[in-house]
Amino acid sequence: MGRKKLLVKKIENPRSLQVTYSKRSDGLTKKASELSVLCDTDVGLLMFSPTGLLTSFVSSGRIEDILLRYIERPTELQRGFAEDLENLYQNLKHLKYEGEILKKLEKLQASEEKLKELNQRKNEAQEKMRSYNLDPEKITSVQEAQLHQQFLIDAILRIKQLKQAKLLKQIAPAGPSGVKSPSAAMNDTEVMNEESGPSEIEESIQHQLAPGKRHAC
Amino acid sequence: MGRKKLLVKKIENPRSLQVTYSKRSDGLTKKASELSVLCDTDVGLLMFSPTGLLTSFVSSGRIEDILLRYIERPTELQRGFAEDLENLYQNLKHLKYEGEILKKLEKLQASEEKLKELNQRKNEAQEKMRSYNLDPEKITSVQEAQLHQQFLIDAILRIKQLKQAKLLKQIAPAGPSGVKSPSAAMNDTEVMNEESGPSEIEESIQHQLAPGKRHAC
DNA sequence: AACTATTTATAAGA
DNA sequence: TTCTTATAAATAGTT
Repeated sequence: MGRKKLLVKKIENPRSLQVTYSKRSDGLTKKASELSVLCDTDVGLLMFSPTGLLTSFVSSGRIEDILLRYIERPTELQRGFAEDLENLYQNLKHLKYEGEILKKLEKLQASEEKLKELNQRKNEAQEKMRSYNLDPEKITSVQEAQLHQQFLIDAILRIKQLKQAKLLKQIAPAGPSGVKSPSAAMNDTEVMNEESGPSEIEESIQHQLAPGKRHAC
Repeated sequence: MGRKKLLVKKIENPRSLQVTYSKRSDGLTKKASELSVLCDTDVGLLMFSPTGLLTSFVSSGRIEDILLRYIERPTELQRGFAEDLENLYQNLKHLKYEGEILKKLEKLQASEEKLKELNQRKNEAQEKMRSYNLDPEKITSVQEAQLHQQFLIDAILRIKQLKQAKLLKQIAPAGPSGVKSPSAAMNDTEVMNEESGPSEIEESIQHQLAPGKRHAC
């Protein structure tokens, strides 16, 4: 938000760094405060300025109540200052552990994303498998068998076509100046021809597969 | 920022409360992150959702670093120890929620297992896909095309077989006492016959696909 | 610090 | 929950 779109990257100019820190830390504190009020939740925010100064914001929730109890007994606090520090260190020890948990957590969250993506891919693959599925066990009706057969016949046509093209390339591997075999070229063109549709071929295969009629052809 | 100017006051509607928390906590985290990057400073942010879930952001990835910096400044600590205590309590509360983090962790570890399993399944599916693969784009040689074609021809044989069987069942749906059509039975047996192997059929298809020879048959 | 042109965040609605 | 969009708010560069 501003005159120009800013890349989120360290600001090198110390002047604008300071100005930006000032503006943004204010903004962040304001937003933290708004969140705590709007949602009636506890929010804590700690920021160190580029010069090392600390700014913190803590919503007025239970935390503050507890703090007030402490503040209302300043003498005791001062006496037990070392003790408080000790507690702080003990908590740090816990927090160190927590830091590790959080790291692992992040990693696992990335895994979860990946899982989601993989799941999607798996579903896509399964979808594709269904259309390609050639396992007769999974065909439950004659109509379905018919569809599969048609699919396979189409596939054979496409492969034939490809084979012809490959053969052509083998015969005339060079570019436009290459010598082209007339018969191979002919074959290629003929196979490419849309007129000889799959249904015709299907019929032919049917006849070939029907032994009684095979000899009649 | 939004369609209407919002009063900074507790949102009573639980629905919008949840939505607002979600959006604003995201926004706040983003801004905290930006500040830490732009100004190369340490920023820590703790938020509790209306349902009590903790979200935290820590610039360095280590809460303890920020707190250690804090502790390493005893003079300031003494002056602003109210702030120290605030943080102490913030962190205590944070620790209270560590149990919840661990639960989430367990859940995510389960996800990881699932991920592993899915990955394996995906690989299996891909392997299967490879053998079923009918995409001519992926065929790089004539030999390969030949193999695919053979595969498809075999598949057609199997489907033919199945179709015949299905048809038989349609004609004679009952068990051993059902009336069997002799011609259908014949067909079935013939197709089942191993003698009429794929290579013969492949030749037939080849001939059928070569239009010049189609009429010669 | 104040000013604005812009970008960004987000409240409501779908 | 996620996307869209109108609007409010934050803020980058400038004065």
